[in-house]
Amino acid sequence: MNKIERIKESGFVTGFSEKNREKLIENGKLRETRKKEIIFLEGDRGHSFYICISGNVQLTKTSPDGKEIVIKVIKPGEIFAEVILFEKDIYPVTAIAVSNSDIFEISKPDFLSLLDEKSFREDFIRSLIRKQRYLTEQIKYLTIHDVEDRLFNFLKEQFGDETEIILSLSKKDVAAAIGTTPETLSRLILRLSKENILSWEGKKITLLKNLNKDY
Amino acid sequence: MNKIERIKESGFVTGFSEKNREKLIENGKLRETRKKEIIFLEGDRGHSFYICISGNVQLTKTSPDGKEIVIKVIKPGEIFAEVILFEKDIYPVTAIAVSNSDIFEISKPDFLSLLDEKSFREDFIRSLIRKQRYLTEQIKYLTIHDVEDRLFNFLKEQFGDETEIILSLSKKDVAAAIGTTPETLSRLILRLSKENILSWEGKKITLLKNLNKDY
DNA sequence: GCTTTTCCTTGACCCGAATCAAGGTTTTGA
DNA sequence: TCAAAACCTTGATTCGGGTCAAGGAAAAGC
Repeated sequence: MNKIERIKESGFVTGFSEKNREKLIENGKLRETRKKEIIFLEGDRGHSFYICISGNVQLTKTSPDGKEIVIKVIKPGEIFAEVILFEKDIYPVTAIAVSNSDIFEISKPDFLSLLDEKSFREDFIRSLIRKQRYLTEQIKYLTIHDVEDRLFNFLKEQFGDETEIILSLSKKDVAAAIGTTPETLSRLILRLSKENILSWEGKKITLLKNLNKDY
Repeated sequence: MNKIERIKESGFVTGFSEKNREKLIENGKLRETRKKEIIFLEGDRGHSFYICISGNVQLTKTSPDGKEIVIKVIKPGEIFAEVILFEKDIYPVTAIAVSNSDIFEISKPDFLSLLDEKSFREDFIRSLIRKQRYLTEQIKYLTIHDVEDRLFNFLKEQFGDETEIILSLSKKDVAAAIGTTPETLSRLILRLSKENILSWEGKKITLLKNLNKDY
C-alpha cells in the first residue's frame, strides 16, 4: 500500500487530473515485473490494459520472418495496450519489460465504467490522441531522418533536455527503438565520441554539445 | 439536401452505427473540394474535424527542408483531424484533396456534446483506436518492408482484394503514400510488368497474380 | 488550340546502412 | 565461481533506393 501512495505522487498517466488518477488506482492492481518479463504477447487474448509506473516497457511487433521491430518504448506515466478496450480482445503488439518495472493493470470492464464520467473520459481520449500524434511523428522520423537524427530524437523524447542521462536500456534496445542495428549504433557512437558530441559509457550518456536542431 | 440523403445511404464513417451517423449529419455540413484544394495546413488553428465521404484526402507533414511526407491517404468513410478535438487547436498535418472530394465538416463544440452519449462515444473511441492500429502497422511497414511490399500493402489497404483497380491518385502521389520517390516507383512498375505481376496503364491497374503474402 | 506547367521515365551515380563474420567483453544464473 | 549466453565492437562487403539530370508525355490553364 505504501507503493500505491508513491504512485499517486508520481506523475503517472501524464495529463490525467489528480482525481482521475485516484480513480484508476482504486480500480486496478500493481504488478511488478522483472527485466525481460513478458507482459503479454502479440496475438494473445486479453482484457486488461496497463500503465507504466516505473521502468520501461518495449512494445514490439514481429514480422513473418521473425524480426522484431519496436513500435514504442513506454516510459513512466504512459498507458499501453489501450487498444484492447474497444476492438477485438487481441493484443496487436508484444509488451516486454526492459528493466525491472512497476506496471499498473486495469481490467476492461472496470475501466469502461470509469469512462461514464465526463472528465475521466476526456482525459482518456486526450491520451489516445496524444499517442496518435506521437505515432505520426514517428512515421515522419522513420521516413525522412537518418539514424543520427533518430537517436537524438529518441533521447530527447525520453529525457527532455537533460545532458546527463542514465539509461536503463541496453545499446541493443536503443538500436531497436530507433529502427537500426546494434552495429550501426555502435559505429555512430564511435563517431559522435570522436567529434566530442557525446560520451556514452555503460549506462551513462553525457551530451557535450547543445543540439538544438529544430526537428 | 439530396446529397445528404445519399450520404446517409453510403456506408460513411466506418464502424459507426446508423443512428450515430444520423446524428453526425445533423451536426455538420458538407463541403465539396476540388483536386489539390487545401482543406487545412499543418500549423493552422482550427476547430473542426472531418469525414471523407468520397474521393481521397492526403495527410502530410512537412520536414524542415521542405520535403512533404505522407502520413496517410484518407479514403471514403474515414475521419481525419480528430486530434483537434482534445488537444491544442492546431492541426498537426496538412490535408489536401487529391481528387474532387466530398468531405463532411463538424465543429468541435457540436461534436463534444455528441460524446455525452455512450454509444456514440464508444463508436468514436473505437475509430481512434483503429487508426492507432493502422499507424503502428504503418511503422512496421516502413521499418521492415521494402518498396515493393509497401506498394502491394497500400493497394490492398485501399482496394481490398480487387484485381482491377481504378486509381484516382497519380503515380507521384502513390510514390509519396508508400514513402518513396516517383523514380523508384517507375522502375518498380517496369520490373513488375516485365515479370507479369501487374499492368499499370493510366489510372488502371490490373493485378495478374494473386499475391497472398502474409504481410 | 497552343503554351506552360506538371508528371513520368530512364540513365548515371552515390551513399547510408544492412548483412555477414568473427573476436572480445560483460552479464547471468546454475 | 565458472561456464554459457548475451551483448558489443570492428571490418569487409553488398545493395536498395535516393539524388541529379534531362528528354518526352500528358494535363492544365488561358
